[in-house]
Amino acid sequence: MRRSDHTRAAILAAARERFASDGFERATIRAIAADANIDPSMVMRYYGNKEKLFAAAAEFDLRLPDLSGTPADRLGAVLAGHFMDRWEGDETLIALLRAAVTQQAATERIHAIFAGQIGPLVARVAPDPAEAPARSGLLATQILGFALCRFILKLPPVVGLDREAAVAWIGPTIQRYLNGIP
Amino acid sequence: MRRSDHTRAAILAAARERFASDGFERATIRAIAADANIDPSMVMRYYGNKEKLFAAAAEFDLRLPDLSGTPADRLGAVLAGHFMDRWEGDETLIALLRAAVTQQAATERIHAIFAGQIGPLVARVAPDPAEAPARSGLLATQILGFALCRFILKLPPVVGLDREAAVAWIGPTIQRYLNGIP
DNA sequence: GTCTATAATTCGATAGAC
DNA sequence: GTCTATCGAATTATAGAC
Repeated sequence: MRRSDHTRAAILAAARERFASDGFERATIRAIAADANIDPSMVMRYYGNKEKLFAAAAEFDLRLPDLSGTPADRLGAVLAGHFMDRWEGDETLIALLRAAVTQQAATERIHAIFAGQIGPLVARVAPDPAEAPARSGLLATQILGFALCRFILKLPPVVGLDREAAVAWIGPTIQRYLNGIP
Repeated sequence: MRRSDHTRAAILAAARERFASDGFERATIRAIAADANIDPSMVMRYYGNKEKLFAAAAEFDLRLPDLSGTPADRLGAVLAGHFMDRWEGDETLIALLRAAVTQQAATERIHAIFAGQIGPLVARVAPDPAEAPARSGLLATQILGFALCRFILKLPPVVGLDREAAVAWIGPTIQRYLNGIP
């Protein structure tokens, strides 16, 4: 099954790129197959249909850092820096975000990521557990909004921010959403 | 030309709804025509092609308020409240945002809106004119991020915020991006 | 496992009658 | 101005040879 594994991995890599750059509907199985240097019918054979292929390509782990040793007033900066690095190095989240706008499966995946990964983290550091859901929602607005403007809409002033400046601006916002007051 | 005007307006209204709920590629001319109770060929006759129809449907004015009489420390709250109201009452921006993810014409329209409407406003209230572009970009990340999570992704905790709570949380962020320090 | 051929849809766009 | 009919292209998905 070694040959098969290699083919499957090539398909997934090509799918992630196409879904990230073109969105769900404009990314065609034909183009993905061409990128992976295989026949389009192989994609169907391995993944059944386009939706299942997307689901496999959009598997995503935020790899959130362990914040137990981070001082409470440094959480925002650490998280902002983490997301910055995470996005630059993996286009899966961009693919997910682009697709989520029209594809319900992608929307549900994003819901699951925030409920399963962001939510628990915020619950551990929020001052009042009852506020945790609202706080993680606000976190999402700033994190996803930044990714939207920088990587998808490519607004010039947002693209122009270097990592340091971005963390300096976004960090305090995240900090306030995590454990600050309105 | 009265009949013609009525038909054109009906097409535009239906187009806005479909583009907002389905995105650019999934919104079909056939469906838009059916919603407007006219023949699909009429859409082509009046607007030439799908892209021009979208351009006409995505005409958008943020209607930003005159902030000359607003105290400097109230700008964030006033702007946050304004955007909140503006989105609830007009789905054009949602259509624009949904389409911008895959359609270059929509992306350019958003660029133009921020350069032509948000930019000048920020330039008037920012402490240092040289920082104005970065500040308006940051503003965009929070404003669009909020709209994305609330109206498109529909993240439950963000949907659950009432107007008052949303302004209380988002207002200070906008305030800091407008005239605060990192 | 891999590829050819093609079925079955769907959509944007056009031509032309009335 | 409005509608019928249809073209041409693109796409997902399947059947089956090798």
